[in-house]
Amino acid sequence: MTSDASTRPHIDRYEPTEIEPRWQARWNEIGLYRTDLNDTTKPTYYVVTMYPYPSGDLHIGHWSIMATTDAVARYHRMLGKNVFFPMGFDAFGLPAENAAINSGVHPAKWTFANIEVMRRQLRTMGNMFDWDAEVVTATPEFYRWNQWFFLKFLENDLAYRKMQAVDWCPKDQVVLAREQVLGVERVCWRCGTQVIKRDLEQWFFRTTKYADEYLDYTGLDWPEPIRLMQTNWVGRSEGAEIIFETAPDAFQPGGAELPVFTTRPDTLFGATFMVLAPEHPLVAKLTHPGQQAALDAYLHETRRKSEIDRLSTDREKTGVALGAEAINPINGERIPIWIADYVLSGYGTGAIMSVPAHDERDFAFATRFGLPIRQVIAPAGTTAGSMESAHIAHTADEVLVDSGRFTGMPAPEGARAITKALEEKGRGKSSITYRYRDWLVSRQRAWGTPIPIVYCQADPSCGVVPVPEAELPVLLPEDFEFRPQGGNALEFDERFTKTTCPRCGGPGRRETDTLDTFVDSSWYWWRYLTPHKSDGPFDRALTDRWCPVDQYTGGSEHAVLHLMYARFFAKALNDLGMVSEREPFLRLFNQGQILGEDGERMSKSRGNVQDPDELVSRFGADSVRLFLMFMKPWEADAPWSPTGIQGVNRFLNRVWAVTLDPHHGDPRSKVEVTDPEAAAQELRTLAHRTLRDVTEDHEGFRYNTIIAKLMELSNALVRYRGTAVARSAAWDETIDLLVRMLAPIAPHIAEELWSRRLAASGAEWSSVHVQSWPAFDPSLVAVDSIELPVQVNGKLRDLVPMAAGLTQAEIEPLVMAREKIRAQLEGKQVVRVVHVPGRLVNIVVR
RNA sequence: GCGGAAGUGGUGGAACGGCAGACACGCUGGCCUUAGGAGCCAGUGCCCGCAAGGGCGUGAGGGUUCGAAUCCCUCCUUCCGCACCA
Repeated sequence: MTSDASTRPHIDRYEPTEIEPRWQARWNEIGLYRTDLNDTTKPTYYVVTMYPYPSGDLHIGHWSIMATTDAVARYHRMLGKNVFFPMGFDAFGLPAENAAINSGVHPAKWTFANIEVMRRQLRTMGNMFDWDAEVVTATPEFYRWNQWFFLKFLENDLAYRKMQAVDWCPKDQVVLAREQVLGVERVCWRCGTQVIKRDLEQWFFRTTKYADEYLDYTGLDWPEPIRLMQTNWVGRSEGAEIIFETAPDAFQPGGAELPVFTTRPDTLFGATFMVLAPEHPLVAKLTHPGQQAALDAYLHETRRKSEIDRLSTDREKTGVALGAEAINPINGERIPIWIADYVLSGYGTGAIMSVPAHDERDFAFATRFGLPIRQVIAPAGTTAGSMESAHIAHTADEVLVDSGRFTGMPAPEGARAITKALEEKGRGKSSITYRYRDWLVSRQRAWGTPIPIVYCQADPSCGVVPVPEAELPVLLPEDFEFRPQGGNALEFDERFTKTTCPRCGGPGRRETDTLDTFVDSSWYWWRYLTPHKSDGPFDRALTDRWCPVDQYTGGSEHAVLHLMYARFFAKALNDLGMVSEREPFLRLFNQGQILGEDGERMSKSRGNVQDPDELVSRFGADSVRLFLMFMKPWEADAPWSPTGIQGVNRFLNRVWAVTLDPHHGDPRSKVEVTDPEAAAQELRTLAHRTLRDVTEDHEGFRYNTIIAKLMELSNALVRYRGTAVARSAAWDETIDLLVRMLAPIAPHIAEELWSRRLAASGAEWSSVHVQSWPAFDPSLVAVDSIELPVQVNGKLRDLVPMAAGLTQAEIEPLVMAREKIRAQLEGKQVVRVVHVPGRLVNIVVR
């Protein structure tokens, strides 16, 4: 029945480099991916993946994130939703400025040239980006709204300026937000240089206002690790603030309040000394003249120490007694006041009550300096004894001992009772402290959003003056004069700095710091909806319809950076009545990293970088997309395999062949089909089961198994190729399903095959990407006959073919009749038979 | 130190508490080819065996269960985040 070579149609080879640009051009031409944001006939689905920095080099990691997110978007489009999937560029930032300092090229020129290159690279992926919505943050039309938000925040006490010891990167010559300083080594998140502390007056956004709200993920589908990192970063601690008072002595009158924060007010009777941070404001006042020299030496030493030395936990504790005493408000006891650098000025009140019996750090300090240790907590049923080990864990059955009228109370109750007693005396209250800090947004760099502030030089009563809204944007100069030694070019550019005070009209100087580029990424998803709107940052009707973002994807390195800032903006803008939601992203997914072949992070210096452009020219974008999805679970990290991509390339070649040339199977690879109808039915069943599984896997982002299952289906097609099965309706249906299932993940080949099939059937062309996602036939997915695994004592011994859905009574005779089973049961006694319907039978023998 | 994730063939990885190793890569042998970074066939966890078959196997050790890669406990290793936060 096979046709001979002369009737065989000419089938060209799968040539992705021909197909892919052709379809990309066509899609672009017909506006296939232009989303009508006002279409209300379909449910909206908003997909965003973190936009890239325009380094001018799209790397394989971008492909992994963006191509897979594209599959998400396309899948939802096929489900009948109105999907919006935009792309933009995080265009402000240091690399452009550093390039400018080195080469003299204007950062805008460098940046926009890179964007041009990256747009081209991005287009080769074949993603359904709606380029009409593109956002470029370094354009005045975008950054003026950064300035506008800054002014709104200022008006509403969400932005403020203060002097503070801040983290300074000496290489980039810029301050960093707390969360932009990484690890124990305390290095700059961008360049890896160790930061130092500097006292500077800087602008902050009041992110801590929402500290508690960040802990609430109600309604959000976010990965647990991210939620934990954010929760730890906020670092909420419940406890009490307790006000100690200085005792009068010959050198000071006493009566000064010394509030401390503690999570264990129940240990108040165990406080045997107090410790202030060296920077504590009362240190100078309380120092006994006899201690002045020792104190000065210690303060000097502390300042000299690097942050790292100071924060090192295994360093021996150091400190100096002030020579003054404090009064414990619960029992009037006088205890000595020390300073030590293990107490941090920035946390709590910068002072602690020291309870060495129940805190390891206090214990270490007390031991070092011979200070008393007094146990006030003990497991129920024991009495206070000599304390040898530090810190008893908070357990349910521990009780207060040696604690006056509170003795005998369970610890939690004691904590409440002591707090209440203090509150009645006005000496304390329950209190919550956070480790979280406000976001420092000032940056001493020229290539960023100018902070819209003028410092009046005429009238001190004007002082720090916001630029009026009507005068926005404060534009960056058209040309910078960068100095080779670096530094902020805005600072010495008089055309920029020289201005007039908006309040009094006198001479003024502009703020030369710019905003952290993370401000840009804190609201760009709203801007995508109206990227060129000039009378507001976004359109409320559209943000209401489309936001929050349904699906957001990106790397987990932004757990406490971008993602926290974005949540802050949603909450702040909601409070200001600008948006309806309080959370930006409903569902978040963090993909893992593609590592180099050596298993290390890809980097130019290691020489283990994979160039996607080169891979595309060899294998085509679809193969690159597919391999990135196939090689690992999306969320996992895995090394690149230079040979692995050939597997998916072969797969696409086979799909090409079975689709376009079904009747010319290789005689060696095809199977002997004795019952074509049964075989066709089997193929159809496999197709529908594949569809069911692939649909489920889409919902769970399991792209690696989607591709494995499509490979299995195509392998089955290869086996039946050239047989009678290839002439069946089932074959045709299977090919149709296969092409549709391929569409979200390999959009070009799917489109090409789809269009050729339409042409062959004489149908009018319509893109595969506007087809619906098929529904599987439940009756086909149901199983009617099975090979039931049979275990004896938990070990697999046989597979017994039988009809599905039999009862245990029906199954047992079938199983017992099997020779292999009989052999296993020989001379043994059957204790019980476990039957898991449809799964297996386990015969337990003795 | 605290918190998290993860340990499965030569490799990447599959497996609602129920047939471990799907699907690939690589490798071995063979076919085809002027050629191949092409295609096809067969094999490929380890051990014994010609085979049939059997034994052992998911970082280590315990436990729960008829049954554990999967659940629980104790370790070990790797990676990530935080780190004197009172």
